[in-house]
Amino acid sequence: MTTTPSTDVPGVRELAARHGIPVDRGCAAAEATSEVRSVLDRVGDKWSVLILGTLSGGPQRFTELLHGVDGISQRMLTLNLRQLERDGLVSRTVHPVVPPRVDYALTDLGATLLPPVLALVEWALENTGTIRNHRDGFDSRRAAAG
Amino acid sequence: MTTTPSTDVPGVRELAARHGIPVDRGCAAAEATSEVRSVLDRVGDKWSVLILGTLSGGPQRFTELLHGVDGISQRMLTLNLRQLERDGLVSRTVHPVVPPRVDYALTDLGATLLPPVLALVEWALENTGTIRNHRDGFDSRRAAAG
DNA sequence: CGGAATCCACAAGGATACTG
DNA sequence: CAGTATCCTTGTGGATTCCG
Repeated sequence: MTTTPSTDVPGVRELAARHGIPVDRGCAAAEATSEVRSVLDRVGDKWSVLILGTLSGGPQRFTELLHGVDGISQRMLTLNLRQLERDGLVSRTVHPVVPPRVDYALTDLGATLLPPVLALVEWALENTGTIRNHRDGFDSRRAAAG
Repeated sequence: MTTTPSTDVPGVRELAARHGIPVDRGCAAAEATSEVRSVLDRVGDKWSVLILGTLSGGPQRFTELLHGVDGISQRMLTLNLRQLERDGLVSRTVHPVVPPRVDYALTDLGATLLPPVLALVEWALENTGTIRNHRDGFDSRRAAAG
């Protein structure tokens, strides 16, 4: 195939055009500069997705999240929750009791983020085998060459 | 379920169940261990999405990508392309000419990844304003408190 | 031209200890 | 309980140089 990908890829330019984004040289500049980056960062973040996924089952307290999200440190949980709260994806409600009780929950905005993320997760699940095969092939080819 | 988010979030558990993933404590363990992580990592990666997006317009040579993806270093481009190639998302064809010519293109698999990613990008574009508002509010509240 | 190798700066993140 | 503060190790990525 010399010129175009065999599967017609929908969307990149159309999407950009619909949102008034100048598509110069593969729309790289547009994505890099905008806040789109920060959203993608959060998705790529090891913990954010896990936290969001956990909260999709209902509100949780700090300690519940700490034990629910496997392997996260207290520090990282705090930092991530602050980020998510700052973006309005997660709400934080402090109950003025002693000992302190803080509940975290998905906001409406946070809930709308989940489906696109899950679509991505589903893609990953569906193509795990294919990807694994590619990697194995790539690695053994490398081993043979190296 | 006694306490649910106001918007009903579709999917997390159903998705897991469909793929035979044990959902213990918010499906955190499942996601953390599988190769789903590596896919999300690539999406969160600053450059991968940009490269994929650029290649959606058709094959490109190394140098074209280097200049097309704004701000990327030679090293990072090489590293990212290797990753993408290893996963079978991008193809690499070397033309035995001098000076060397190497073309990179989206594979069929790579093309199928784009729509989910674009869905996410679209979400980001649609909610940029809302997020910005949340951040501003959060920051000014912090400033007032601090 | 398309890389690979080396060096280095800085940021991310874990562990631990302390506090309201 | 729900954090904050500090330390310290590791990873990440840019700049530079060299090579087929």
